Amino acid sequence: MSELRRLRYFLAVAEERNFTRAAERLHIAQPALSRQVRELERELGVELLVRTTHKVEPTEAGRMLLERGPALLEAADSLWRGVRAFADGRMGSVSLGYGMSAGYETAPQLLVAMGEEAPGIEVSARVMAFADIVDSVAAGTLDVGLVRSALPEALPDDVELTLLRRERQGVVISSEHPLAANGADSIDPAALDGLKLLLHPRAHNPGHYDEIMEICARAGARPEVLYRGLDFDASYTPVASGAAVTMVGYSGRIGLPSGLLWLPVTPAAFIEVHLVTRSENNSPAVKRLLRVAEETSRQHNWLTGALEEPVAGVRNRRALGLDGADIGAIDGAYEV
Amino acid sequence: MSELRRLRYFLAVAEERNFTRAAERLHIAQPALSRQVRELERELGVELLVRTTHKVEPTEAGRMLLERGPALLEAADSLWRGVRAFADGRMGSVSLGYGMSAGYETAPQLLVAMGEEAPGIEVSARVMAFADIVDSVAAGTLDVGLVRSALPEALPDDVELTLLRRERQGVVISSEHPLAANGADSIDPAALDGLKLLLHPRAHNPGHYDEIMEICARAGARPEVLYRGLDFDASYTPVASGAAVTMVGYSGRIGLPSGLLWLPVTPAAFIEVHLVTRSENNSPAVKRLLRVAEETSRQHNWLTGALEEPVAGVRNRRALGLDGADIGAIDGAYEV
DNA sequence: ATGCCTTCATGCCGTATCGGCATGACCAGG
DNA sequence: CCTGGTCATGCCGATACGGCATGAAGGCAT
Repeated sequence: MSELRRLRYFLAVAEERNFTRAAERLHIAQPALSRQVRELERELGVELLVRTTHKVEPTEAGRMLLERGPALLEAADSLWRGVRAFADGRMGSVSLGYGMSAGYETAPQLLVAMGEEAPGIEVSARVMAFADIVDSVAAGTLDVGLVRSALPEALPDDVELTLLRRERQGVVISSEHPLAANGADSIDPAALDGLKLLLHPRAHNPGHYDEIMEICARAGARPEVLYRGLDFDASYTPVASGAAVTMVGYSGRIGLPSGLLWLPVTPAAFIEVHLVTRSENNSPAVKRLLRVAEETSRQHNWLTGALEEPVAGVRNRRALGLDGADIGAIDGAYEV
Repeated sequence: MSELRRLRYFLAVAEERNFTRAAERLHIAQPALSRQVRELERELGVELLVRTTHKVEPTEAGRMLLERGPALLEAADSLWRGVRAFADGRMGSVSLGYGMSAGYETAPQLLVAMGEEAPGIEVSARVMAFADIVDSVAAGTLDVGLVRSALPEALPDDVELTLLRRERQGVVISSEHPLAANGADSIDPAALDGLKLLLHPRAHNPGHYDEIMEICARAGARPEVLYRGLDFDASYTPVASGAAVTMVGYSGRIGLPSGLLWLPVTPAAFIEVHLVTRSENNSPAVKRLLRVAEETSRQHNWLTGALEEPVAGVRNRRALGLDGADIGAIDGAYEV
């Protein structure tokens, strides 16, 4: 039962109704073809062709094979093509996990890009806690994670980081707050000294916590940390009441409750967003996603300056020339 | 792309997630299997399995192949099975041609038997003239013919006859006719002397014409032949009017216009009905039909005595013991 | 009717493929 | 650290496959 080649051979003969021409079409010698077809008949125990010296006619069984055979070959071909599509990342599935902070802009834009660039890849996205993301990626139950302030030295050996975005940080503050009420379009971290700062518990993502505190510390500010849960919207109430402020990245400006502003910190401070993947055994689809992510990052200037394309509802905007050395020179306040 | 065997091998490994066990299942040695799978990957240019010394995991492409592969194997198997079905006559198609005389009983019963015994064979039946049947069979445009009084010596060399039925002949006559009116349940051919006898033109089927005439001649009768066309029903009008009689086989009793009787001739006279086929290049389906026909003939006692199971509407019936030597001893008249 | 030409089949041979056996490399678990 | 299980590699013989040369058969033209 050595199969498809012989079927192909038979079909060529049955279509041409001539061994010699079929042999030419198949680029083999006529005697070889003659024997292969005979062998196929022997294997099946079925007479497929009635041969006379000047004519080749398929039997009824042969006609049946001639009708249905090509579909089988096509099915086989389609299977090989499909396998290749999976192998080179045109098809596949990727699981992506990210925190709420990435849920408003970074992840959606990545998903849109995947839908455009790699429509054959199914990305199943879920919002997860930082620690879960890293653990799941390490354990192999998650393909790709999207995390803020990941510290390579704090991660398992077998995961890898890819820098996706350097995100300008800003303060989320009530528009009635003294620091915002006078029409300010940025905030000096120094002004946060003594204020209540709403942050996730340090244990949730120590690196991120430390980075935020470092931004304040650099400016000499020592805010009073107020811990909030993981529920994004509900946790803004202390901010809305003016009792506290919080610090999130540029993408955090989206989806703010009304009455809240996102004001960039000046001097500019950035926090990095990384993709987390296993260092090996990544499927072609995952590799494809990494390439698409890189492209997305480039297109949105995620590594240079995130303030170039403000969303609707801008309160204040300064158009600036921007070069690589000048990251952070861009100010502007946004309101939803 | 040397095909399905390697796919089978891969599937075994991917299912077992273990080369050694898969090799056992396939009845080959593990190294051979290992190399075949590796070869498949090389051919496709695709990594299908991630091997560690103690674990075998399919890649995404491998999982895809694992999902869709079995369907391809099944499609291939189904194709081989189908071919075999055609080859051994379980499936196929046969064209059958017969004259009107066979259209009332012989052909229908054969078709019913085919439907029961070989439901996979499509029999396309058409009513044709005797000469057309023989010519078409010889030319290969008709697979099987059903003819009366075929003379082997008058047929082309490459057709073959199979005796299907020996049919008791009878006279179709008006019930008002003097020969029938007195309640006679058979007719001596001698009584036909001088009567008008309705027959197809001799050219239509010379053998049959001659046989009918011979039956009369043996009894010393010389009827006056009246030619009728091929339209069965319409041509009975001279008989219905009492102006003529005709002679047909036992199966001709069916479908007679009312007022007409079929009375067997006594002493009994038989005319043979044959299947005509090409002597070679017959498809398995045709051969199958020949076998089914033989069985049908046996079941209906077509070769020994046709009067054992009279239809409804019997006017007169004698129950008789019948043995092979006594063919023709059975009398009986039937009316529709 | 004869000879030629076309076509399919057969014989023979070199090469590639395949499978088996022996063995090596690697890793998990006791 | 050793043992057992697992997959990979080397080598060899058998089989399959394809090519070339040649044979057999039937149609067609002269």
